[in-house]
Amino acid sequence: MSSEMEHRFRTNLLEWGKENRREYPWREPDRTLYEVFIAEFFLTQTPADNVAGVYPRFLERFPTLEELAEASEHELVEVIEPLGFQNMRAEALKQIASTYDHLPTEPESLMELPRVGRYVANATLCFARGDRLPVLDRNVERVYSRVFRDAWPETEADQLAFTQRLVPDDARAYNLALLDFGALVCQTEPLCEQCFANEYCVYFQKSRRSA
DNA sequence: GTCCAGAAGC
DNA sequence: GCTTCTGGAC
Repeated sequence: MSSEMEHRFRTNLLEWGKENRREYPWREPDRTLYEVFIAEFFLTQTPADNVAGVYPRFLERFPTLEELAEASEHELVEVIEPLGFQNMRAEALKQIASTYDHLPTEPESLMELPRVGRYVANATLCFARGDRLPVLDRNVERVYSRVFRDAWPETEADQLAFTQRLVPDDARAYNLALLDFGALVCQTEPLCEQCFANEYCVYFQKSRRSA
């Protein structure tokens, strides 16, 4: 796999992101670490539009980790009920708020919180602070496994290393663009005709175009 | 009823 | 690192 192709993809993706980035309340500038964390915590397995529906109300009611700690689990369930997973999520949030004064800023430490894995930890720190971390979910995995095909590794550890190398200094712009690209263009049924990568994407070149 | 996606458990 | 869990989506 040529590094030229990686460079091309990175450049094209950043360019695409400038025009196509989706706007969500949690992507507004100057969101606190807590505010971004809450969004990413809810965004796993929950459509963004759904999260957008309760996000403002949640932050109004629990603006900081300190105020979240004052809430009862029942109050939490009430507010996040439309999202689903409300009991699991309320229990975890309650535990987090009652254990921590501040959210950790190291990914490994964030991952020690209940219901917080690699995706939520890296996404939170990248989007809130610009930390140059690889953000890896199913969308991202689908994108890379198509564009780079055989060069895309199988194990999660290798995939994180692969992704890490591509993340530029503006990690926030890159990772946001990557998630949006996976959701809007390189979706399960990909829109290859309108894709900036179709000249070099291995999936398109080797199988879809001739199909 | 089956599939999915991220986290947790082993 | 593989399997199980959760519970929403289809």
